[in-house]
Amino acid sequence: MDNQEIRNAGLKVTLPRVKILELLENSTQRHVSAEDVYKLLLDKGEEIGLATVYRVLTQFEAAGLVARHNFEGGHAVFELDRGEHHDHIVCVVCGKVEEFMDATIEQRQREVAQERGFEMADHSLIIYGRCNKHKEA
Amino acid sequence: MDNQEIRNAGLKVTLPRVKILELLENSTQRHVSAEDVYKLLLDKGEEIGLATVYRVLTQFEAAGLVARHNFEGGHAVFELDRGEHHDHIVCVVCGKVEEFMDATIEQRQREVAQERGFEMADHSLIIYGRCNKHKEA
DNA sequence: AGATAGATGAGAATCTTTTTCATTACGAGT
DNA sequence: ACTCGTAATGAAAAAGATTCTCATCTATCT
Repeated sequence: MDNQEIRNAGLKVTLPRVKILELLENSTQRHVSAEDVYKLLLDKGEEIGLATVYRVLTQFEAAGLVARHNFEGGHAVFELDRGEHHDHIVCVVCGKVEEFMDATIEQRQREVAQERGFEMADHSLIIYGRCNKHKEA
Repeated sequence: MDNQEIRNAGLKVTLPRVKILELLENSTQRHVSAEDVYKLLLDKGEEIGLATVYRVLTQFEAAGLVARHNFEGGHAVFELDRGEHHDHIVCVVCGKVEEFMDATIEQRQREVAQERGFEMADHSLIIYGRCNKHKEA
């Protein structure tokens, strides 16, 4: 359960941490900003300081529990890391985000890194486009 | 020449714009933040306000003269768009940035977007890793 | 239960970027 | 080249996101 995941991360099992993790697991939105988390918790009657939300999300990221993404727009969004790696495709009109995984791309990335003497640690791929509802005529 | 590029963007040819474009063309660093541009200009004795730097870079981006990247770390970096599209590979230890272009990846991205009903407009791919000088034993 | 190291909350501080507004400069037309 | 209207600039304030400070509180270990 959650508590164990927090403990495994070397963190004390505190109410803010449990609530934030729960929220990430149950939220309908996969990608939430720190501000989102803060407000969603407020809506549920949980008074957790914004500074704590930032701290906890950063700790969860360090522990590999959540991933932080720098989409366009200046602020970071977080999502629960459910083990399955994936990339994102974002509609530039409505902001809808879909996830995908493509083995060919994954493989080529590894090769490209190697060809340049790099040892790949991670990557970030975001495709921007217009979704079926917002394609141009 | 530069002036024509600025004019083509529908912008007046002003001293700040010319100086910023020149700097982007001649800088040894390919990826510079707005703050970098501001300071580099100061070093050259050009007193151009930071607000103007932001405004001009945003205008250049809209005109397709420069590309804006959201690497990790909260602030955006800009680079002159020389027509040739490319992606980036960044060393997580020293911050070194190399550019690359891989036709296979480009092609697959287009296909992935299509398979999901998207019309690809742009994309951002950043590989993070350790360069040859910082690989683990 | 008590001690202690770690966690929290509130607000201040910091950093990046945008906005406001008064002043200045480009460039079209003469 | 000169004038004028519009767009551009600079400085400072504002806004937005994130981090830090520090006094207080609380898991966890004994």
